Amino acid sequence: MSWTEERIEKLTKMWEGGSTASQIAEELGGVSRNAVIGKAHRLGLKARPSPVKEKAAKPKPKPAPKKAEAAPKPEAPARAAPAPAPAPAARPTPAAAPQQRAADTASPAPSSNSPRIVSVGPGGFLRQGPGDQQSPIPPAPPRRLVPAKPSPEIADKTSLLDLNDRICRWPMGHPGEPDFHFCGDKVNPGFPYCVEHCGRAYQAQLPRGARRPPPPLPFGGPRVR
DNA sequence: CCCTGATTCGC
DNA sequence: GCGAATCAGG
Repeated sequence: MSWTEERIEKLTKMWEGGSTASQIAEELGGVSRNAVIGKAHRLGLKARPSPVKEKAAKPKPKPAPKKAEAAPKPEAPARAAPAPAPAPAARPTPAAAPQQRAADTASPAPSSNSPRIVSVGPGGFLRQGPGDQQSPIPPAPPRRLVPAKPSPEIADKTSLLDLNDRICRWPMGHPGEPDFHFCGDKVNPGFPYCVEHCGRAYQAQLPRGARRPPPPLPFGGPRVR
């Protein structure tokens, strides 16, 4: 197997979504867990909670089962004392600029740096100008098929090949599974999803207190089978 | 033992 | 660039 665009994209999404390397490897198929990790590193997207980081600093304690390195680096002993490093940084300022965040998304206040709200979409999401579309977090698919309101049967599923600019690309189910398909409804003009799924994809940022408890698990989280 | 990610290094 | 082998921690 080779790393095609699609596979890399899938790897990236799942990796960032918190899936384990094993899950990703299984999902992609044809690659090992190590291959996934190696690729992830090469893509530059490591760094995420690993069970064996922090103390696992093993610069070069190699018992040399394989190749041994022999490159004594000429360490320059010339240490004059060039780094006083004043660093007066840490200005506590406990509650400096807290509130202001809660209001700027849901309020039509003439805030200068918040994205311009052009209109409010039918789903309740905020429609923004094309230029200031801040990347919404998740095209995260639902964990289970929900009775969105689709056709009664699974007969006419929207497959990957059926996708175009005018139908909703919201994924239903998990890729690779027999009944995986896409929503297929007519899109909300200007968006990749239908009105209903726009409401899910572009959640209006609620004030801190009134935040919904269940943050959407990206990519369905752990497999459910 | 199982799992996890990180790293190395021959290919 | 790729990934098996290896390591190290939970």
